[in-house]
Amino acid sequence: MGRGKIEMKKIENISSRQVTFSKRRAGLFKKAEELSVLCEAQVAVIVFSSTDRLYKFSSSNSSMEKIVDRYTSCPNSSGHATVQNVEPEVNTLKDEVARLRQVTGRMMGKELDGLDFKELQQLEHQLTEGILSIKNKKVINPSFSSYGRMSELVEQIEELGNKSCNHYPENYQAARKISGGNSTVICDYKSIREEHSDTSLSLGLSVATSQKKTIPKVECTSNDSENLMVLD
Amino acid sequence: MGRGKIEMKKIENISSRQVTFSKRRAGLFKKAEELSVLCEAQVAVIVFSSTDRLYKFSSSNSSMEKIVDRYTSCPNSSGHATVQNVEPEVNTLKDEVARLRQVTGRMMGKELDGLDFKELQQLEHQLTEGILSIKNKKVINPSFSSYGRMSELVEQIEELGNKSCNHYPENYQAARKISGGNSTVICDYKSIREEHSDTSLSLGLSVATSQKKTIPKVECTSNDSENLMVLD
DNA sequence: ATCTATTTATAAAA
DNA sequence: TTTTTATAAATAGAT
Repeated sequence: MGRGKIEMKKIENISSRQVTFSKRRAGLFKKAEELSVLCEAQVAVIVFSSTDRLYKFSSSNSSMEKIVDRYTSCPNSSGHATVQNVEPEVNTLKDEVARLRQVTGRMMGKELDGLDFKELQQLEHQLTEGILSIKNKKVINPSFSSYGRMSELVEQIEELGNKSCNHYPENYQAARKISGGNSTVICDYKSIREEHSDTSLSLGLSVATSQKKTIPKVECTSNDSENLMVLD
Repeated sequence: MGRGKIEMKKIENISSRQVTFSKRRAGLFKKAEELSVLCEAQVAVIVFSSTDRLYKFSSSNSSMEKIVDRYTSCPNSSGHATVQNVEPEVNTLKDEVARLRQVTGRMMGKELDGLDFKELQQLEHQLTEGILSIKNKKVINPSFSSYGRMSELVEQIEELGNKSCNHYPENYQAARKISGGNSTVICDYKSIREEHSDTSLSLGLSVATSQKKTIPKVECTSNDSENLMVLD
């Protein structure tokens, strides 16, 4: 996407590589933010440039630390989680997280294979109860009274829609709009940068080999003010 | 970039949100790979979907673990940094436990107070989907074949029982009639998954901490064959 | 999953 | 670096 097509290999010209790096890094972070907003995902991006500078992004609904910790505590992110933490509380919490994830997963109809018929029956009953409470809430809650009969109308339309196997009737979207949409999110990008002099920076080391412990420049992008900072 | 411009806010329609999530996640990972190739950068992307699935990418010139470790050991990536990083992980885990407890609680029809009408609607839809999967499972699972028509019979009896002892709001019954009895909803579920057997299920309403390690769904993308795998 | 009309990202140039 | 502009790519909506 530009004046010409380019080969997918290392850009040899140093200055145009720099320009491309800046532009594409910005593009990548923008895409990451968009994904998180549109789909309510938690997204973290870590980039080490060929000059060992760190650039990081985390979606505004979380923070880099939370996402990385969550990743690290994931049983299948090999290398990390396999090591049992010495801190007993950590293991307990991890177990609890794993258990709760299984429960929510099953309530969403996933990971059902270990269950026998009776257990499935119980689970189904549980969900039915949940639905009852929700239906009840929708009708009873005073804060919805302003919707009046509208909410009931919307609900009925939706349920008719469900019946026709997930193809909503034309008036579905219209009804939803009437029922009140949530506020428009305005997304402003404020990527603040401050550069500091760095005398100890070693340039141009090859990638992927040494796990050098030099102190790289760090650039962080996030909508989260907690995470919006530049470190040197 | 599509048939129309879209607002940068959460996509409300669940199925189109899922489609967008898949497409844009793929796009994001592709961009990440291109950046790493063109500019010799090390890139790692971590994505947690709104359904708690983990998707990760790491550029082929490195590995997720190396990049995350490099990030974590970065003096300025606050929180993780040095050696004493036990405390923040505990906090993160506690947050995650609290979040998951809220989710399960809501699925069981508790703690509904913070939700607006639309959110209740979505939650209800979620549970309905779960029930569908379970119903499907009860019918399809070969290990239940010995029950034959008996299981269906038992189920129908139970559902009759539930109906008679109701304390539903009036329009709930009406809604049920409109939507048709849920036991008759037919939907083609093609989300059949192969899984490991799991005999030690606790349906998870107690806070007991089992030592079992559940295996969450993890999808990992990388050009690096070491890292290219999908776990279920 | 596949097809396109459009929107977006960006390569090259300034 | 930032802006401009011609083009390549990504993707929203429909199928």
